[in-house]
Amino acid sequence: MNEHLGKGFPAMNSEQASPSTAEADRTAPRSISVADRVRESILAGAFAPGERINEVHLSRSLGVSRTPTRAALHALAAEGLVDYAHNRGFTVREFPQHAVLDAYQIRATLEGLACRFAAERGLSADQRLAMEKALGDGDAILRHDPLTDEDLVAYREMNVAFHDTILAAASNRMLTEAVRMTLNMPGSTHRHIVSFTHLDVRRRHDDHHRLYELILAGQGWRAEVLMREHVVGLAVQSRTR
Amino acid sequence: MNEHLGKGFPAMNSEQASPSTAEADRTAPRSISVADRVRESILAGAFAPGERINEVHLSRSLGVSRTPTRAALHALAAEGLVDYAHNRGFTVREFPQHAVLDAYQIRATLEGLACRFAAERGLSADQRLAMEKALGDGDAILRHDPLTDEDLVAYREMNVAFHDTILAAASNRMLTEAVRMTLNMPGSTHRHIVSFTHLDVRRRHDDHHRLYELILAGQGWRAEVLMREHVVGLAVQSRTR
DNA sequence: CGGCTTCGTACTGTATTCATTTGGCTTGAG
DNA sequence: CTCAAGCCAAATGAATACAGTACGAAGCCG
Repeated sequence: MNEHLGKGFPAMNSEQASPSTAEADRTAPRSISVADRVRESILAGAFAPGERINEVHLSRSLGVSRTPTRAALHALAAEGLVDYAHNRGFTVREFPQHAVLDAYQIRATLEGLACRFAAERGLSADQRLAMEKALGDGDAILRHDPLTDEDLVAYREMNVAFHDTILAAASNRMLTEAVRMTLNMPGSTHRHIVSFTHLDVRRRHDDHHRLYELILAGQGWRAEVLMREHVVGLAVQSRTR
Repeated sequence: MNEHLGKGFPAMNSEQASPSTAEADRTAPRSISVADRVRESILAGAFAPGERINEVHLSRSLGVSRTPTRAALHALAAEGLVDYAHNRGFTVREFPQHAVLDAYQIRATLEGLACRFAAERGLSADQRLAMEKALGDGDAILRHDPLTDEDLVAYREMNVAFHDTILAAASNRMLTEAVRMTLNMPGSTHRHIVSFTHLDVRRRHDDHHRLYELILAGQGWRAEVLMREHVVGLAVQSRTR
C-alpha cells in the first residue's frame, strides 16, 4: 500500500511546490528533482560517509516510488557522489581530505586547459562582453575596503560567471562536465564561501584581468599556467582557514 | 590503496573474458551487461550519431525488460556516450572531429597530473613490479624489427597496463574516472589499433622508460610534462594515418 | 492551396508487483 | 561457551501494468 502518511518527514508529494517555476515544473521529471535533493543532502553532509542508502526509506521520504529514486541514485553514482554495488545498493561515498585537495588540482588542470582552448579559439562577442562585465563587477566590489559578506557573495557570483564563460569559450562538452564533476564535492569553494580578505580578493581579481588579456592575446600557454596557479591557490586558501 | 578501483564502471581493459566469467555471471546484473553491449555498439558505430534510441526495441533485442535497459542508458548518459532529454528519451551523442582531438588533450593533461601524483606519492612494490614488467615486455617486443600485428597487439596491452599502473599509483578515484571518460570515445587508440612503425614504438617506449625513472626519482613536474607530450603525440599519430 | 487545430498513436515516466539475494539471528551441536 | 548451519525478514533486481506527454497525421477553416 502506498501512502505517505506518517513518516514524520515533509513529503511534499503534491504537484505544486514552487509556483515560481510553474512552467518548468510542468514537465520536470521527478527523478531530476530527486537527484537534486539527494545531492544537496549529501553535499550538506546530511548522510554519514559510507552510510548505506535505503531505497524504500528514501522513496517514502521524498514521496515518490522506487523507480525514479533508483534512477536518481544511479545518476548520482555516475557523478561520483555515491557508490553502487550489485545487490547491495547505494552507499554515500567518502571524501577523504586528500581527495578534496586533489580535486582542486584536477580542476586547476582542467580549467587551465580550458583557458588554452579559449585563447586558441577566441571569444565570441557575447563571451567578451560577459567577461568584461564580470571584470567590471569585480572592480566595483573591490572599491569597498572592508569587504562585507554581501560583497563576498557578489564576488562569488561574479567569479562563477567568469569561470563559466571561459569554459563556454573552450567549447568542449567533456571538459565542462569534467570540471563540474570536480565541483560536486564537499568543501568546494564554489559552494561554501570562505572568508577572503581584501588582499586575497584583489589578487584573485588581478588574475582575472590578466587571464582575460592573455586569452584575448591568444597566449594559450601563459593563460593555462596562470589559471592553474589561480585555482590551486584556492585550495591553499580554503585549507588554511 | 586501490580505493579507486572497482565501482560500477565496466573496466577499460576488460579484454580478458577470463575464467572468472562463470562465477561473475551468476550474480552479474543485467543492466551492466546491457550497458556493456550498448557501449560496444555505439563505439563500434552501430548507431548513427544523433539517432534516437527506442527503449522498447532495444530491450527486446537484448532480451530484457525496460527497467535494466533504462538503467544502462542512464549510466551511458553519465559516461557521456548518449544524451538524455526528458520525455524524449536517449539519443546517441555526436562526436565531432575536434571533440575527439580535444579528448586527447584532456587525457594528456589528466594523465600528466596522474604522473605527478605518482611521483609525489611513490610507487608500491607491486606497482613497481608491474611497471618494470611492462617495460621489459616492451623491450622484448622491440627486438623484432619488422613489427608484426601480434607485436602491436601485445604492445597495446602492455601500454594499457603501464598507464593503468600510473593511474593506480596516483591513487585518486576521480582522476581515474575522468581518464576513463576520455577513453570512451570513438577513435581512441586504446581501442582502435593504429599501425605504428618501429620507430614510433621505440620512441614511445623510450618515453615509458623515462617516465618510470622520473616517477621513481620523484621528479613530478618533469614526469607530468613528459606524459602530456607522450599522450598528445598519440593524437597527432592517429590523425595522420 | 496553405496554415492551424484536433486527434491518435507510439513512446517515455512512474507505480506496482514479483523474484532473488543478502545478512542477521536463531538454534543446535560440539 | 563457541561456532556453524539454516532459516527468515528485509532489501535490492527485474518485470509488468498504468499514466502522461510528444509528435505526426488527418481534417477543418481561412
